[in-house]
Amino acid sequence: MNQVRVRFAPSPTGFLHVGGARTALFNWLFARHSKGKFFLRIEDTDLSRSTDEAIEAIFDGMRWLGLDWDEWEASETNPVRQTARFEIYREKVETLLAEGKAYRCYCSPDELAARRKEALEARKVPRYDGRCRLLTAPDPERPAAVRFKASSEGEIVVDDMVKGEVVFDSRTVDDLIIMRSDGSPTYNFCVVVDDVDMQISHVIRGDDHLNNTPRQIQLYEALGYTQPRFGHLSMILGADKSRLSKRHGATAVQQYRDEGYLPEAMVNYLVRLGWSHKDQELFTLPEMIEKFSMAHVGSSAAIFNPDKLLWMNANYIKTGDAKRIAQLLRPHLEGLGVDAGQCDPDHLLRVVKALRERSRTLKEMAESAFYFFSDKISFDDKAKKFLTVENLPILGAVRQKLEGVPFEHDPLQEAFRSISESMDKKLAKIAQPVRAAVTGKTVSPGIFDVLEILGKEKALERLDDQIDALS
RNA sequence: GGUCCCAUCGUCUAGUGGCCUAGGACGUUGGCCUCUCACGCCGAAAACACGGGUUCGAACCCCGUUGGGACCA
Repeated sequence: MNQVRVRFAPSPTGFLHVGGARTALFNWLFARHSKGKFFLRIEDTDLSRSTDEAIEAIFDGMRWLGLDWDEWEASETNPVRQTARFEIYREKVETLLAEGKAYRCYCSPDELAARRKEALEARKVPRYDGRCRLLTAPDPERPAAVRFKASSEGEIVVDDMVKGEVVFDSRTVDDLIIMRSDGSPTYNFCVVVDDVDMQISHVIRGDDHLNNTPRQIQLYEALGYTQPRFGHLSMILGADKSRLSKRHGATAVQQYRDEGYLPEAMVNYLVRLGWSHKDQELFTLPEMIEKFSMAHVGSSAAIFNPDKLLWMNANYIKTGDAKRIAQLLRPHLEGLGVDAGQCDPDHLLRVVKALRERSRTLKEMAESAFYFFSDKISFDDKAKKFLTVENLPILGAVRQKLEGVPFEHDPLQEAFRSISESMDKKLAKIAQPVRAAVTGKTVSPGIFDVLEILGKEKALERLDDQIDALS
């Protein structure tokens, strides 16, 4: 039985796109499920766009999501980089040329463009007419591109793992340029050479490549290799059903990290975009690996739904390990100017526990947590409405009562109950002004929790401030 | 324009010829809980694109139409 070997082959664009992330995830799950190998290959032949930073951004995104990759045995670089393999592509081109499976084409890009335009105007299919195929005496001095001699015999059948049998008429496949006149190899060619070299068993990629598949299959044949199995994943679309892009909002996974999303939420959201296991929505990583199967990958495109991702994130914030959430919260607190390095881990943990059910992102949590870490609290308009002379007696009574109360949930609750009774006011009438005074807001965790976490000293100080201001 | 892919609630999906009066989840919405906001719990509205076949029976199989998407660019 042959080992499963798959790869994720992004081109470095400066970030990891959510669509790419899902492709990577499905490849990764497929490999880990079947105890195979998962490789990362950087398609950086387009040198103008491929900077080291852009490549680093992909690693960064992959690591954040927890998608680790294996080292390809035969490579000096890990992950594999196409720019390190230019010589190999050139050799293969030479081989095809020598075997008569490819030929030099002297048509300039301008000529080709002109002919394409003509064909289009004449309402004909714009495809290369193969005129340079017939040249008998190639001139090695003249700059030339190299074209692959496509066969136009019969049909090419792709037995796709997600789309089923897809049949192409060979006559629709024209002679593909495999090396440009400047000596640079082209995308479709490099992909095949790499996948052959890396002994990739299953090519799982976006279905925007489905139409490239027949010509790639012909290349496999010409190169004398058996083809891998293909699986073409549907696209991720924006709300308007067009391909997901920046105008639909955040498309880079790093952006979600910066917005306070948890990687497990992102992964869980992404895995449910196109894959399902009965009615189940929530999966841990080991569960995904165990249950993942290409058989349950859907074939229709999916719209990226930020609301569901948000819900997913809220869920993981609510149920995740509180200590870890606390660690992840730190940078977001720093972002608000809180010196999170100085704060007590226990204190931070209590804050997280108080806020986790009311925060959908870490960023939201940090914002809600601000008054626990800084005395520079601001009072919003709704809160100010509770800080009135009419409520002064309430604040006063609370202030006095709390002096002698231990700052723990139950005693605080008891204290508030007794004030509530003696003043004959509902608890809400008492809690809201106090909440406004100590947090500056009308929304917070339960008031007893807030006071406990804040501690006696700070709480009384804030109450005093308000009492003074109103007196 | 050609080629290819796709089509179940607004969205993600379950469904592989009888378990479907179409299930779950997000969102929306009514209520309960309640010191605020949330969480949680209970309930509601909401879909098989259309038209033909095949079959005793079709969301499911076949054909066509329409609509969307991708690639050629």
